[in-house]
Amino acid sequence: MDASHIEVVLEAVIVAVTDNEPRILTLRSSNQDGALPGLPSGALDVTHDRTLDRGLRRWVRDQAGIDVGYVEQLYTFGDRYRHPAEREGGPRILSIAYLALVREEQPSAGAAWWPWYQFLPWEDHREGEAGVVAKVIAPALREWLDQAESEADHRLRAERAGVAFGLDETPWDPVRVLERYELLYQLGLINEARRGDSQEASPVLPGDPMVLDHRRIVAAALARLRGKLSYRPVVFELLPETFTLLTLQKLVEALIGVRLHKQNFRRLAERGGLVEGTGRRSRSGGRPAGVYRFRREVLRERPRPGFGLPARG
Amino acid sequence: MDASHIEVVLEAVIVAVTDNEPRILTLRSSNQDGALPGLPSGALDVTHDRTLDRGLRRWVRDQAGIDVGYVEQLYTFGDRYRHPAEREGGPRILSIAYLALVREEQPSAGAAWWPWYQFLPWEDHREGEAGVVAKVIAPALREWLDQAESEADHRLRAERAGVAFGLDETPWDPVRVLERYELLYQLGLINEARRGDSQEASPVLPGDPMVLDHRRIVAAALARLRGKLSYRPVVFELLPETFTLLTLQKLVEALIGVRLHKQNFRRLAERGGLVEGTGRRSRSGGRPAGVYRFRREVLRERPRPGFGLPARG
DNA sequence: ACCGTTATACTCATTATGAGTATAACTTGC
DNA sequence: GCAAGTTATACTCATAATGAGTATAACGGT
Repeated sequence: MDASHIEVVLEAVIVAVTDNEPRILTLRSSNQDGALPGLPSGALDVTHDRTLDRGLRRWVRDQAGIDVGYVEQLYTFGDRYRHPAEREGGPRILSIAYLALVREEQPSAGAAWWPWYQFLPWEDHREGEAGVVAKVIAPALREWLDQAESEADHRLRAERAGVAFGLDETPWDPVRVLERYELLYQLGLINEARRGDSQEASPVLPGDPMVLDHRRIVAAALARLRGKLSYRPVVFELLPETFTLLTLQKLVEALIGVRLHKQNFRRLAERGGLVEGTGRRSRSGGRPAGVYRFRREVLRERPRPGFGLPARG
Repeated sequence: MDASHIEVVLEAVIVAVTDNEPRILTLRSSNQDGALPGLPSGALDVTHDRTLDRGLRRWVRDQAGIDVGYVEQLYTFGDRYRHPAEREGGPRILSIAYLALVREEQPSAGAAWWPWYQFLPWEDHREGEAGVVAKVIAPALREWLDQAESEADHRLRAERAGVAFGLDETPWDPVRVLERYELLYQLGLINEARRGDSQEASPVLPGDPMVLDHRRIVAAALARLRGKLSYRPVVFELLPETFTLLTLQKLVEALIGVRLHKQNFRRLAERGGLVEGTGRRSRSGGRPAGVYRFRREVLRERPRPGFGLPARG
């Protein structure tokens, strides 16, 4: 418990999509935060884990019984007082966060799949712009603008707010998840930001809190995944071997939090060479849909294959 | 020197571009690697540095007298035996690497600005495809392909090699710097990969070696910067307040390592709203060029403004 | 047979991209 | 002061990508 000591933790944002709802694996922590959900995390076994991500795979398997496929390092968080114990002389804690994608909900001992957007409700615009943005966030931002101390400061704030939340003419950019979260945090709208007495007060903004700064990590993960969709075929890590185009589209929509034009999406997928038909077709509801699979050859044909975010808002 | 202990280091890839040559700041290390260049690095001051990047800024200023502007966390490296001392029971060393951009070469005590591409010569395709790729790398890759143990393994290797180095019909993707470096490393073409007796042998591939795995970090940084160019206006962090379009173009070319079509580049910059004229013009050589500045408003108009990598190779 | 539902084929205008051609405005060497 | 070299800028043109529709097809259920 020496104040000059550092401790390193690996944290995993493990994503699966079921019923068109992106979910992440959470654990109920039993620490002083009450019973808030938190990310699965584990220590690096210095003597046995050759690489960081091998370590991660190991304890994710041990802890939650999940074999993760795609794994990617996200970010290393090391702000002071991320962990409250630091204030009482505890060690500085560094968290190396990872993003992992699994094909479907897998058995998990003592863990729960939690809808991602319940932590970040303002990120889901599939049913039109999330109401919170207009009702709670925009007014708070306006107030924050008015508190600017100078003309220049006001301009900076207006730019930051506009870009992050797509105010005025600025289009909503699905990727700026982290910027939005950090701005909300700074405005005091995030429950975890309020320490001490005000903590029990009702949250100003919908969205479930998490342990420590795990919601921030979860926001970083969503940002990364949304960004990556547009230039790497990562979606297929979340899908079974074969699928219909509607399944694929709903999945992409679920991740970027925005509805897409059906016919154009199909064109993008087919003519872009991202998928190929299997000849089979599936029945479900209406007319049977063609069954497709990921077409690996696209990697050799185009430099940055993926499903773009809509270009102009 | 306890084997189960972890040590954390911050490392900085500090970039400046002068004379159309991207350079990074290096230090001559005086350790057992002889006098190989290495990245500036420093420890996190747990008691004083509130955040990791503040820590970084602090010791970069102290160590090299440089005030970095744009700073972005890159990646955390933690493979076992990254540091040779680990083999003799030394602590596991984690390096949190950062990318920093500065506007011009700044005074630096005991440090040297080293052309980036001297570490990664195969990445510079401004004078056409770098000769090394055809002469040394491609043959080595073919041999590696032939050593595949099964049909499936051969396909995987062919895909990996083709995608990384743009063989056959696959276009060269400037962004895949890290994939290329790691493949070369695996093939034993990177000098640092060869430990012990063979280390003094002449390097198979041109390119200056660095201390430890710093060349890998440098490759990761180039990959990140090249990728980011296409959707964030980071180039301007490397330019003075005002500049001509040719200066801007040469800078982008220097970073992505590829020549661009002049008229189209101008169109992209102007009509894309990334720059605006200042009214002034500069004389230098031929007809005086318009002097431009970065147009911040673009951030509010378009979601992902930047200078694209060429779409089809 | 008709309805609701999902799938798929086309169209059409607009914009973006890649690759030129043509011309303009300087500097420098003679 | 003119020619040559150098850089800048204006246009053109074909092709491809994108956004937004319309029209039609094939299924299940009532």
